Amino acid sequence: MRYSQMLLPTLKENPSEAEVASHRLLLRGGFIRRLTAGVYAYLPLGLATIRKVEQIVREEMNRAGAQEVLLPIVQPADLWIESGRWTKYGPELLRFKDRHNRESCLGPTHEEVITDLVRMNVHSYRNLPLNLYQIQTKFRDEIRPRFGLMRGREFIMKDGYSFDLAEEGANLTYQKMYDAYHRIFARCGLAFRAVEADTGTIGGSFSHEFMVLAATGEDTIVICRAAGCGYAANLEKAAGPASEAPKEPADMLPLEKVETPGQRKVAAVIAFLGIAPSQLVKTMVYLADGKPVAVLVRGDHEVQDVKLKNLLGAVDVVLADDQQIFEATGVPSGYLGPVGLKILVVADREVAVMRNVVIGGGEKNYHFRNANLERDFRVEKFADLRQVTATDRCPCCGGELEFPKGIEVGHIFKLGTSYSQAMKATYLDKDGQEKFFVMGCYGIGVSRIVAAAIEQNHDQDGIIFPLPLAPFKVVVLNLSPNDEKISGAAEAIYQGLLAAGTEVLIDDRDERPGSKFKDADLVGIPFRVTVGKGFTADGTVEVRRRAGATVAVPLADTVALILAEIDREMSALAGQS
RNA sequence: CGGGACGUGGCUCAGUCUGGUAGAGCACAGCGUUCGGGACGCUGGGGUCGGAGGUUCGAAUCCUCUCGUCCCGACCA
Repeated sequence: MRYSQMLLPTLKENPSEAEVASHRLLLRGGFIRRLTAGVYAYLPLGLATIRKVEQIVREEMNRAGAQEVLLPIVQPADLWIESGRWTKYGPELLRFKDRHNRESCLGPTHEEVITDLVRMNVHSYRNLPLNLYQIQTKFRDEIRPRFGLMRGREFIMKDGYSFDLAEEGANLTYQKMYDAYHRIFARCGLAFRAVEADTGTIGGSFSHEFMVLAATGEDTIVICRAAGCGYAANLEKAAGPASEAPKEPADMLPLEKVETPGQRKVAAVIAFLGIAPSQLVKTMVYLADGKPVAVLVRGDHEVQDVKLKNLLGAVDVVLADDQQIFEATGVPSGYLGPVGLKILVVADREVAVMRNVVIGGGEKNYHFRNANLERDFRVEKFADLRQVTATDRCPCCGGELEFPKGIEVGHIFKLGTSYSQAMKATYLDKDGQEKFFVMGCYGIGVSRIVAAAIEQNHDQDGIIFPLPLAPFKVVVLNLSPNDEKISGAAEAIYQGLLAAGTEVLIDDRDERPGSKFKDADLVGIPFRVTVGKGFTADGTVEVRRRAGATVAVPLADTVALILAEIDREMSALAGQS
């Protein structure tokens, strides 16, 4: 491609709408332009990058035995009503009516559509297992789209769905996808980690997320430091260690009500009473689908609402505000305790082994000392409800934990029969028995990978694309388009690379050298060949790896050298998987 | 939805407090000089000041409403 003919509007200044690196650089580099909140147009360079990701995804999905399809983006409400998600999915599902007043929606995901397709067309065990995927635009009406391609409302996703005869087969398929995902992200040249995850709205029995490690990631993940352990989980999911302290029959001291005027926060109460935060139990009130629930956790722990949601089987849990707390319990916030509470009380399992604790007094300006479970208050259910902290140990091996940030670029779920049952999707087995398909679903955020790759690989000058994702592998800078000798050399390299099938951009614009260097750095093309004064002087051109060293190379050797470098690096990445 | 900030040429922003003929830099077009890390000079084109209503002799500026965008929390690839 010739730069002079390409729509590649780079920006010298930082757009005010962009905060994070990937968003800023994608805008500045002329990859994308915003149309409206969370909706972007892909310019030629942006599309070329998306295509690189798609191609890797496609190759690995096909290699793993999946087949590509393309499903409709507009979906009828009926299907969603059938699966039960028309009511469950919430406002992210963009709904509308067509001219016949039929309820419809824009597909945020395609479980319903694919299940419908398969139940209509697959009836026999002979046609199973089946693994179908598509690469397509999704729409989710996110509450707050942000960070450019990182969290758009419209985005490109690879979503795949598997249909198996039974559990064992489904587990095998899941493992295949897990392996394929590893190959995909490795081939993209990304530093990533697979972690155990919560199953979220899509539902199902277990799941893994694939996280690109980057300081700006929106998710916190928990990783065990111990060599050979390999425990890694999303913070939402990470198991709190089982309570160590035995349920010792420690001497229960008599319950004592103490005055704590104005002491509402944990920090204030412990300071006032001169105790450690681990000797206090705080009582949090949540509204689970609108119904109040009291949740007990140790003073230095935090409630993990995803765990709470799962325990209660709720669609939605939110922390109650002061007024809601008072309405539900009759106690002002800050002094609430489990004694005499009329609403459902659940607790983190750590609470079960605590003795002689401080709790809210159930009236303004009072707390209890030496409260004890069973004797003084009741708990309906115990479960792991708290967020793991830095002082916790690995639930697998007891090793130390670290908490890096990550960007979720892939998520695989084992769905089981939840959709096939809801939508009556069945096949006949060998014995003529009607059975439900055992399903799995597998997503990759294609456009998000581009953003994640940039978050992980950039410097103050611009993007540093991993070779496999770069829209062009090489950029040739012709520093003097008016000089025949220099232009001839630049053209020779350009043509040589083109002939070898390499994606190459030649900067043939009538611009000053400075602009060409700046733009080349900005858009992050891995190899840069500069043809200028050096060539006039001694017949060499400069080859430079983005953010690397420059070497002078005789014109005749240039193409071969670059091709060899590219080949070496690409096969290293492919082999590593 | 709650909290915060902001809408002025294509981009970045000044001007708004204290009402009085819409500005700068970049980008764009022409000419000239320049030419290895975003050059310089001269000339030129381009703006319903987000929109509507109001106050006023007069509104980018004050008031009301409205739309949009960005940032912080709950959703997710």
